[in-house]
Amino acid sequence: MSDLYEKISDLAKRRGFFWPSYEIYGGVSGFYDLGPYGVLLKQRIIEKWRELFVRNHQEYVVELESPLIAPSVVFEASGHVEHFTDPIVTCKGTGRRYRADHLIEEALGISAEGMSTEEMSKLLRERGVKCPDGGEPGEVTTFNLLFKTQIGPYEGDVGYLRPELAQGMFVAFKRVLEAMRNKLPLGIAQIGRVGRNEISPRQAMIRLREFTIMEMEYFVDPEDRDGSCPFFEERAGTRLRILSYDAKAKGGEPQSFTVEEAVMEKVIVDKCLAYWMAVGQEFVEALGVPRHEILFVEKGPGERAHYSSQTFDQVVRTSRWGWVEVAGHSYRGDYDLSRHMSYSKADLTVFKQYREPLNVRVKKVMVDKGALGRLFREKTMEVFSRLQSLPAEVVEEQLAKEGKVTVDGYQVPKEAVRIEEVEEKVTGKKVVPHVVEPSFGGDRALYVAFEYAYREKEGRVILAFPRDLAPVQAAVLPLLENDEELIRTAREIYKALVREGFYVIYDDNGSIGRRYARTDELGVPAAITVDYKTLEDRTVTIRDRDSWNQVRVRAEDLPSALKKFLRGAPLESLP
RNA sequence: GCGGCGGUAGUCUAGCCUGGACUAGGACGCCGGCCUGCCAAGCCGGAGGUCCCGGGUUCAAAUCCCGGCCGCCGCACCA
Repeated sequence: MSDLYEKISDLAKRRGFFWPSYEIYGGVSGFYDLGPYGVLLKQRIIEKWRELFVRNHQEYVVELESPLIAPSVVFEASGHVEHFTDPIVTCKGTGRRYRADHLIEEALGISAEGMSTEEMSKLLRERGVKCPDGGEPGEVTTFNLLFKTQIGPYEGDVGYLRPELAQGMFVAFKRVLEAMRNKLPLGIAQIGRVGRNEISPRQAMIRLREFTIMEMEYFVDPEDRDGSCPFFEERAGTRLRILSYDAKAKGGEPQSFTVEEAVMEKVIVDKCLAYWMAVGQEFVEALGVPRHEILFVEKGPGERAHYSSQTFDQVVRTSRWGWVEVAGHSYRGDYDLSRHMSYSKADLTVFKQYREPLNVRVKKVMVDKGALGRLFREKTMEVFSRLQSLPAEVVEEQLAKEGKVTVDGYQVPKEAVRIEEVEEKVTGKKVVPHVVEPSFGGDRALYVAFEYAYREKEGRVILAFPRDLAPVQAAVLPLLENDEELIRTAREIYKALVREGFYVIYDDNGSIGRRYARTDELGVPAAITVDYKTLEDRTVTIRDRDSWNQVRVRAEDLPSALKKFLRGAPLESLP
């Protein structure tokens, strides 16, 4: 047993936190089970995220639950169907991979568009195309990270497992906006599972084919981005360690900025993005990761997704895999909503009402429908609607220059069209919100919490989770394992704590030292020992997992003392 | 997907090279009993194994060979 990762895997399996799924059938990589204590730990991590992102911002941020499976059109609109499917060949000998369609286009000058993989394979073989490295291309295969399925009994009804939560928020945006009374900013958060059919997942829980994401789409007014972050001041002074793309390209080191400085110096392009990065930092610190082990790394233009104008990976140092991305913070602009508007024809804009209605003089295209009707007969309405779609300025210019208007091949003489300037009252305008997206990997968060909690002390193992994250909060232990009186009292205290809503372990098996050691391995912050003094005066001892110190409190005060302790109060303050 | 290394009770491992007495050994953990007035003490007993899977070689395979699966590392990939 050499490194921390191995110790953690061992402990996690042995004590029921997590392990690879389907082991009895040989296992399938990219899938992990969470055991009894893993489930509890994850619940606490999720609850911490929810507290920081949703509950603390509940005026603006709300939660959504949307389906795991979506019809294909959703991911056509999002660009996933297109961007997740690549025909690829592996070249024999070198093992290098190339895009099969690119290879064909370059070598043969033929467009491979619409060809099946079989056709491409056949073509490559028949025409003797070589790989750029001189090797022989193998069979063409398709790599699409979307898990494909079928919705209902008809084969044409293709569905996909979502590879991210974001599309659920975009698709339901209109409804949520309405429920929140049509105001920006609006954050829609979601915690849920996603599937990505990774080509070759490794790294245990770090890269999975199915995992939990905790994500928020924070919709802002594109014309008032700064005003969309009303809580900015709360974290303006928080320091973030940032490695900007420029600095990275020059081989530079990360720099520390306050959130405010990062925005002022345009290291972070958007105030909201910066704010949520600071919340993200607080979340990861709450997992037990010290601030100096957290870093924000900006993605370069070629590295980030097509929709993003700025993306930071929030990374945490791990023992085995170095810096691991636990979150992505992206400025997604209006890409997603615009795409869904054009695919669905739904209006996903937000109406911004002005304080005072504006009176504006606008030019309008006025059409003489009688004249139009005589000229175009049954095509009249089509010509009319096309004319309406042209900006008045364009029509005016054409009339002035050519004395007629040409639209989609129809020529409309000036007798049928004129430009009029009218006074109009404008009460507001429609905008397509921009989106700031912090997105966290739940399972990576769990792994990271595990790694930072792992301690060894005097040859024993302790999981020193932050107390409020611990899967089980207390253990109740009779001092001796064969004294009926101690056992009966201990069981009463155990039941009382369970009634108060705690997760508690009762254990009377083995020496007291052995039982302390067991609870330390599960990360139980408080061990309650029932001894002979308890029988006399109804007091018990509370032992702190981290210091192994003990204090004595009255049994009836135990629930409130435990609550205080879990919130971080020092042991000595409890009696 | 390519290359290297590995896979033996819950966990870690011995055995593998040099096939046979391996009915697969140990440690820790787990369960029961005794003991025990606070940190994995001791004693007794117990449960727990598809030796990763499949095929082959052989009189005989945990052990040798081939294929597969899974894991780790490097490369590739990672909207």
